[in-house]
Amino acid sequence: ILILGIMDKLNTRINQNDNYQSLTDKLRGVGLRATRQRLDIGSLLFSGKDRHVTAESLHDEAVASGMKISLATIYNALNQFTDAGLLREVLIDPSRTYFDTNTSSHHHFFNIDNGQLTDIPNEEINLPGLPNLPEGQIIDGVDILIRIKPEV
Amino acid sequence: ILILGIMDKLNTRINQNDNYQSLTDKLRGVGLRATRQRLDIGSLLFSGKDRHVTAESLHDEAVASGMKISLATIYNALNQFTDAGLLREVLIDPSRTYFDTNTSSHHHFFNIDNGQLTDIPNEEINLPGLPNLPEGQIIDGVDILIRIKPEV
DNA sequence: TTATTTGTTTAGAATTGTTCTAAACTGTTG
DNA sequence: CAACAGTTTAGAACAATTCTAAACAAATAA
Repeated sequence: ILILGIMDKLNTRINQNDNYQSLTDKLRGVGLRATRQRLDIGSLLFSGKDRHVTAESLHDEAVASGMKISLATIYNALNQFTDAGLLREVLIDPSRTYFDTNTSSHHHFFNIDNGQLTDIPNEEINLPGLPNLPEGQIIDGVDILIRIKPEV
Repeated sequence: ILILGIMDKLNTRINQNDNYQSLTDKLRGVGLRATRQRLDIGSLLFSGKDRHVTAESLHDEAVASGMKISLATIYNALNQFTDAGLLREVLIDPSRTYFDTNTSSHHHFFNIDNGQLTDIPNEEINLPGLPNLPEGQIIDGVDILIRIKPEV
C-alpha cells in the first residue's frame, strides 16, 4: 500500500508536469509566474471545452478535486487571467461576476430558469446597421445577451 | 418674510399635490400605496425624460433635493417599481445595479470612459436572424450593450 | 370622523461578493 | 544556492444589498 501510494503520487506528479507544460507556457506568455495554484486553476479552465465560471463555483470545483487553493487566490487568478486576455468577463447578473474561457467574439443565451449560460456561435448572430455612435466615440465591444426560458 | 415663507410652503404643497396626482394614479395602478416617499422618488424618476439610476445615485439626488428618505426605502421602491414594470434593470457592471425608466424594448451605449449610459432607440438597431434556440426554450428578452470609448 | 387593519419606512444589523493587508512562502535569476 | 520579486493566504475590511422588528401612515370599516 505504501508503495502504491508513492507510485500514485509520482504518477500524478508526472502527469501534472506533462499536462501543465503548455499551461506553463501560456502563463509565462502573458507574464505570469507558473505557480502551482495558477496551474491547478488553469487545468480546470483550459482543458478543451469552453467554460463559464464564477469565483465561487471554481473554488468549489477546485476543492472538490482535492486542490489546495484559497478563495482569494481564485479571485486573484481570475482577475489576472482576465487582464491578460485569457478570460472574458460576462454580464449576466449584477450580483455575481461570470468569467468565460471563450475570449473570441461571441454572445450568450442565459436560461433564467436554471441560470445556465451557453455560447451563441458568432456566425449565428449578426447585427447589421450598427446605430450611429455619439460624436467622437468608437466601439470598444458589443455584448448581446438573450434571456431564454422553458416554453410554457 | 414670514408670509412669503408660508406662501412658499403652501405653494410647494399645492404644486406637489398637483404633480403627484398622476403619480398617485400610477402607483395605485400597480397596486402600491401612494406614500410620500414613493411619490418623491417617482417625481425624480418619472418627470418626462428617461433616466438611468442606481440606488445610491438616486438617494444622493433625493437628499440633495431636500427629501427625507432612507437608502433602504430607495432600494425597496426601485425593486417594487421594477417588479411592477415601471422600471427595468440594466446589466452594465457586475458591481452595481442600474435601473432604467425606459421600459420599452431598446438597448444601450455604455461609455467605458466616464460610465455614462445612453439609450439606443429601438429603430436604430436590429438583429435579424436570431440564432436557433435550445430545444424547448423561448425568448424572454434580449439585451444589447455597446461599449464605447473616446476615439484615441 | 375615529378606530382598526394592513402596508410602509427606517435605523441598524446582517449577508454576500469581492478586495485588501501583511506575513509566510515560492518561482526565478544571477 | 542566495537573493529578490512576485505570490499565496487567512482574516480583516469594504461595498452593495437585504433583512429585522419597531414606529408609522394609508386605506378601510364602523
